[in-house]
Amino acid sequence: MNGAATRQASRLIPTSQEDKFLSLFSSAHGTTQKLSASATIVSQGDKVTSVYRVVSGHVRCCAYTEDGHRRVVCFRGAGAIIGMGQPTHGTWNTSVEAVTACVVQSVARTLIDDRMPEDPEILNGVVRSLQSEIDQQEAHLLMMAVLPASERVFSFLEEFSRQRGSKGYVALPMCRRDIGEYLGLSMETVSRSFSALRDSQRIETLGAEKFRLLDPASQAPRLPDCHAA
Amino acid sequence: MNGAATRQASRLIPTSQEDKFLSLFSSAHGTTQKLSASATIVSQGDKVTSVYRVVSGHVRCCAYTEDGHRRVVCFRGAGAIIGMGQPTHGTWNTSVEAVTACVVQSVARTLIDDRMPEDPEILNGVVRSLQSEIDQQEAHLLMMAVLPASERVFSFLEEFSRQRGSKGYVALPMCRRDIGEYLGLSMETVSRSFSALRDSQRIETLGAEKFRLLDPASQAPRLPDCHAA
DNA sequence: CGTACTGTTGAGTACTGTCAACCGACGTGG
DNA sequence: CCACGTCGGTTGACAGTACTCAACAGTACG
Repeated sequence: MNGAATRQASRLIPTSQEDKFLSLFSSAHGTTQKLSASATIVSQGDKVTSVYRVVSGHVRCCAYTEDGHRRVVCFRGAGAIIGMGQPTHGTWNTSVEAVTACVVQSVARTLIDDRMPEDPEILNGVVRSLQSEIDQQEAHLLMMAVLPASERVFSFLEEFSRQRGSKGYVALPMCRRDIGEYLGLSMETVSRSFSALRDSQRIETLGAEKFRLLDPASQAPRLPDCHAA
Repeated sequence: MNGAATRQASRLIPTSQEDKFLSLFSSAHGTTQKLSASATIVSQGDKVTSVYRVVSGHVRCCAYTEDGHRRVVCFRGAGAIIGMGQPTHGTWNTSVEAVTACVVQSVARTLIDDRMPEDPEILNGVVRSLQSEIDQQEAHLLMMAVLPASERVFSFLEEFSRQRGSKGYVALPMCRRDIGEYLGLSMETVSRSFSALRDSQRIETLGAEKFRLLDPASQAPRLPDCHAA
């Protein structure tokens, strides 16, 4: 059986070297914009006209419910492609917002759609981008359904650390509320989970924004009885 | 703003008339198999060699964790394409199992990958299938994060009803445990939610397996305070 | 220096999971 | 034909988790 841990390892489909798909964004067809923190890149309900690529900074994809509540569907950092999953002639089902100051490139969706059939390399980039999105969403879904609060937070920190590739302290660009809305937890529970993880020596913190994972040896997740073997 | 309800309505990307993509499955290149209930079609960890299409019956895609627990990632009925989201040269990250007796067609993944660049219609089918999967997963994710138990169950029944298109009683092919694993709830809570929905006149039941939605006028979801406007 | 915002922590409540008993349908075997 | 065991579903009692409300600390900013 191939467990969730194994999936984690194989999850990242290589973003690949500078291929034609990515170079579309920096070509003459693409535009580059600088955004300040909390700027809105696209609003939920907007017509799908562009596909975006994050060059630097972090963005969040948010879904707003009718009653005005927000849910963070995903955070995306440098290198991420955003918008291929949206239907070509439809509307955005999420808003995309800058968490930190960002540099974001975009190209017309129609350009990609036009080039895709005639250029296998671009096609490949599109399909990889879609598959990667499915895989990440699925992992997110499983986590939400199975893990208790502290484990969700820990799992989030692991993932974030891993993306950053740093062994030292990592700075979280997003606030507790954002994390809560991503993990399906209240801000307070996220904060309590940080404290609990710190107290149980699973992470070290430096202020509220910086953290470091501790001793992988002791990092077997502490599951409640229901999830124990 | 485009609320979740609106998304629901526009979610289903038309599965399209008999196009070349779908006809691949029934062509000489495809194979058809009949499966009895609870048969396994693919196992998590298997190499990705085929893509499947459900002709009749219902299947579930399950993820097994290292500790042996199962989570249902999705249920899929007639017409569903399964496996395009899996990486071409990777392994299945879920098992696919027959919930009821099923007829399932399959074609080699490599065939689709080969034909995709040269045939825009097939390409279109693939991309639509991927986008549809992303959209459904996202809706699932939002539901799991926001809704309390009874609302999740109700939302599941609505979705299932809608797929069946029937106004009368609908038979659920899957058991309470399956539903629980899909919604991130225990079997008991699912059962209690059915009872609560019946008591509050939101559904009618006929035995344990058949249900009918009642009076759409009164079907504004009853959210707890935290989610009220 | 006051205000606003983020984060932390405490107290009480509500929800959901676990454990357990029970019911009814079904199939098997005596 | 009936006794029995199994399985899925339901319901109750209880416990644990996470949410809400609320107070408070630290920081940034005007």
